[in-house]
Amino acid sequence: MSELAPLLVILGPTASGKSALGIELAERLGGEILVCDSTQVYRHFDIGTAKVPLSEQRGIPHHLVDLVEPTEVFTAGQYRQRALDVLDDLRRRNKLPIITAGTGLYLRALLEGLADAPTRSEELRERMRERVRRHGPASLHRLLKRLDPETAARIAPRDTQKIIRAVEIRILAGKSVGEIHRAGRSALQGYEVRRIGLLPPRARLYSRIDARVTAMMKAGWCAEVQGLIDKGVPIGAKPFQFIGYSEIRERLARRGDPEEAIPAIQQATRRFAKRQITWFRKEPGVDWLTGFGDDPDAVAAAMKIAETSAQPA
RNA sequence: GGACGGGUGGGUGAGUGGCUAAAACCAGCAGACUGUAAAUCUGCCGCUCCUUGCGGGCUACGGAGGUUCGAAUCCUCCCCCGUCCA
Repeated sequence: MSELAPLLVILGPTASGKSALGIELAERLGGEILVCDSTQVYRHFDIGTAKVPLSEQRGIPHHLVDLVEPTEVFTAGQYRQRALDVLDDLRRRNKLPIITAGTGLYLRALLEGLADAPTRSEELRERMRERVRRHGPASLHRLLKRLDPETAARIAPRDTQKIIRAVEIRILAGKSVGEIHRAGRSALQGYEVRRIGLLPPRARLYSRIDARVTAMMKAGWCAEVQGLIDKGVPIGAKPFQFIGYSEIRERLARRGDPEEAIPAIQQATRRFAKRQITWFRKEPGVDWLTGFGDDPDAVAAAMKIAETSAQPA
């Protein structure tokens, strides 16, 4: 019963080289990749979400990519379930799971579990959105204060998205968010998790981000977006909210030059990277590396970390 | 050479005598976040000191001087930028 299977997590901000490191380690250790990225689960959104093209996967299977169509809603809970399935499969085949994680919430959902809360209800949400449109976010916040004062105190009055979720839980479950959370969640069992964090110097990360955005444009990002529009993917589809996709789509729609969006996309990506770093800093038990994932030093250091977990004494 | 317009904190830019370390926005930094999370939201953002307070000191609105109890705001001269006339 005490045989814990090794599980490797590579986490870090966008453009820090998680994919490269993951593939490298997978090759050396007989692993397969579990992508933990909320955007890569969407099919047809490839370039801007930085999916690793098949030609660069070096034969390493990449799981949890292209799971749903652009019009579908995908949640952390679904991610968790799909990931658990993959983990079972790898365990059966005796492969080392390597999670490359850019989406902190999804990683936490998988590793720590989620509370037993109801899934989102579009009807309910639409009603709440209507209320916000009519009476402003403060009104909804007051409602939450009546229903669940404890949670209302923790959410900013203008944070409509989180307020909606809290009210939704309270109404659907009939219990406060606090109660549900206190009931606990089921963390991933049976694995010895080893976390490797990539944290390159900020300035270098930022210039890498800038360069990557430019490279994505050269790689045909705009054409991809145009293709999605032509295919009839609705403007309201969630992946059209993603960094870059919204900027490009918007310019394409008004027949502007999408290249003009580059600085804005770079900016948004840098800020995103910052938020990722903020999130991951809190992640417990991370062995931080200060270089990029494709840096030989980082690879060597990561191998050492991975090795200790691969052979538990 | 002349006539206007303009020079404000990292950027854009408001401010035309006190309520202004100077709106707002952007950038930056820090943070929150258990089912939209590449989302959503919060704080800080001249320097400095401490008894960390709607606290003290210093510096700041092109430069130098001046008026005034008090100036980014008024006056003088100078420098620079833009447009137009020569």
